[in-house]
Amino acid sequence: MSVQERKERERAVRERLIVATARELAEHQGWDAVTTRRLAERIEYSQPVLYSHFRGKREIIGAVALEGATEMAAALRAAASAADGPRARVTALARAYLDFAERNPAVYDAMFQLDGGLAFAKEDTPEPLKDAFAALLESLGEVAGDGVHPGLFTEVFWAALHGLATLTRAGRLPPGDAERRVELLVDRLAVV
Amino acid sequence: MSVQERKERERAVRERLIVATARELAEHQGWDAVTTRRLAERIEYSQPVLYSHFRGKREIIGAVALEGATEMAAALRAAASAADGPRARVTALARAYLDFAERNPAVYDAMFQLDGGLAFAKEDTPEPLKDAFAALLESLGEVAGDGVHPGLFTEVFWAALHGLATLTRAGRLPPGDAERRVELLVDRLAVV
DNA sequence: GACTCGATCCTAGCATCGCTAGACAAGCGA
DNA sequence: TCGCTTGTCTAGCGATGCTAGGATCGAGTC
Repeated sequence: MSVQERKERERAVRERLIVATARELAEHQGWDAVTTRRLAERIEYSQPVLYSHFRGKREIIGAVALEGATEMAAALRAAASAADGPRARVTALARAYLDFAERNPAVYDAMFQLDGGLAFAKEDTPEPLKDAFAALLESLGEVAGDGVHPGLFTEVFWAALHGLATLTRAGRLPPGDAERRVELLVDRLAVV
Repeated sequence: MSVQERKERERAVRERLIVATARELAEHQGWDAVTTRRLAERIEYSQPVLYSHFRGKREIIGAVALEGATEMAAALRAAASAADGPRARVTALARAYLDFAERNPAVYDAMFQLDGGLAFAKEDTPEPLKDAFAALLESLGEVAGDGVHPGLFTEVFWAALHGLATLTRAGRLPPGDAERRVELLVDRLAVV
């Protein structure tokens, strides 16, 4: 029994190594540089080993996305809990969201831009994704306003943040006015 | 002279055929199905012909994006001009934007999700893209509110629309409540 | 302690991708 | 009619995601 346990442990370690290496490679050189060959070379195994852990490249992206979702949820909660009052909490939340997207572009892409083969807005949505949304909901629900469903409000606010994050990073929005855009967004959307 | 003119005319026709074929292929089978080989086969020329019109696949995507931007600008202006009053105009504009994204997913991807090698938010931004933004600005500038820069307001509103469009289509948002989300967005952001 | 056998991993290869070099033919001007 | 430019095609390069099949290694058994 002990032998099998050791093997499973080693497999788990290697799987984490794959995900971490994929993430690092994507963060430094972009997802285009994350090829199965390069990834295999980095972890010092041959290509087919990757396929004994994941169905394919998509699932590797998905694994990075889940890891990122967990981190994002933590970052959002940390930012929210450090602020006093609903209004300040929402501002801090928005800044933390955009900050996360800017600091971890590859992870953000894995979560929302690339196809990681993950289900969303369904019952079989992976837990980390649900939890990241929940982290948003916790703070945003307070400022949804009377008669507005908190979930719906969170969706709209999230969409706005997502739009700002992606358009800014793609060079579609001038980078200078980021802070003013956040203030405007919170000013108008949040009911305090 | 006349010979050369005829050749140029034929070249222009063929270039439009390439763009139209790429768009059609992308709209029916997704951008992944738009390979240079398949595209060449559809237009009944060999692969290298594509490269005598465009530098590469990126530029073909960019051409589809520009075509889409022109159409989107027209659609937005049409919707806005058919509505009475600033508030109704903004609602119509938002609906038209999301409608365009939903009806032309491949074109929308070419414009905002894929790399078409286009410059944004700079002086050398292609005219169609500037014009599409201008079409948004025309209606949204009216409801920016006192002391808020119309351009900044338009950017934020646009980002929100873009977020709704992409997240909805990627299955990240439940498709049912689209209309309620638009109403909430217009209600809060627009100052009437 | 030798052996069997299953798990594990690697070499090699497939089809396809974007892109390009070089051969070839067609049609222009002289 | 001839020469030459212009245009097009065939063939191929390196790289991609993914997989089949053989080699190797080590655990468990006599």
